Amino acid sequence: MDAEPINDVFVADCPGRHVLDHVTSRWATLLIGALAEGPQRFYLLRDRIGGISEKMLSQTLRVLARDGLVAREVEPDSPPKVTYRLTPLGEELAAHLSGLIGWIAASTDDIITAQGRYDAAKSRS
Amino acid sequence: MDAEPINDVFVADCPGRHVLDHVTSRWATLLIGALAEGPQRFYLLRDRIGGISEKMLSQTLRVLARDGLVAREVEPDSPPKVTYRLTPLGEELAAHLSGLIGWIAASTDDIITAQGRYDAAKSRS
DNA sequence: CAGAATCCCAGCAGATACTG
DNA sequence: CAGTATCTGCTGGGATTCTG
Repeated sequence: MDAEPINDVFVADCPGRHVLDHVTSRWATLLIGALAEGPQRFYLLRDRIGGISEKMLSQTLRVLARDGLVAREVEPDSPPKVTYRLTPLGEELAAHLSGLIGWIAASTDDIITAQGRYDAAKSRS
Repeated sequence: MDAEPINDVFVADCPGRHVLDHVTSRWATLLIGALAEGPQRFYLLRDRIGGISEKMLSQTLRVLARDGLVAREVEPDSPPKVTYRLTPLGEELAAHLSGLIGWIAASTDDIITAQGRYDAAKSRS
């Protein structure tokens, strides 16, 4: 309501830039991508995302929950059951990231080929 | 052609994961986004991307060039002129990232609101 | 099972200075 | 203008341990 907030990601230290940093942080992209397949429990997420530690999983989850992208649901059972799901806002984001992830899967071979060309050109002084 | 290479980003240390790391690295997303607006000179990119240092700009540019996403063109003039442009592969990527950047610009306000709710709920012990 | 807390290190990234 | 080189610090993130 007050003036217009600067959400342009190209401007340093503006809110939009911080959002970009959250969303493209090392694990957030994979986490959103994993949750796009459906709500999941903590340990399932850990198994799905190769290489993530429990610390980074819970830390990233907390940031995304704070941003309103992920919802956390606790069923108070004897063995605690906690489920994470995307919020509607998170689903929108997931659509974009899933597209990106799909493109990577399809293009990685081309990129590796390009790397080979680049390295070969460099080694020829 | 040989077997199937593992390009699934969810698998640790596979080629696809490395590509994801490049593409979502701190500056690469903004750099691709900036180049999506058209080929640009070095100093223009630096001015466009708030907060980037020359070191990180040239470093990120080099990684993306190696991946075959960005092309570097030198006109050997007295004042050196170097232009960077997206390759066709880079254009494909830019389409995905521009969508993401647009979503962020549109959703940042919602996210800030969510952060406020989250923090308020926490402070009430 | 689902985390929080602590310790600790590698490497990302910034500042500065120099070069073609 | 368009970088590279070096130095250094800061912090992202891993390993481990502990709790409800």
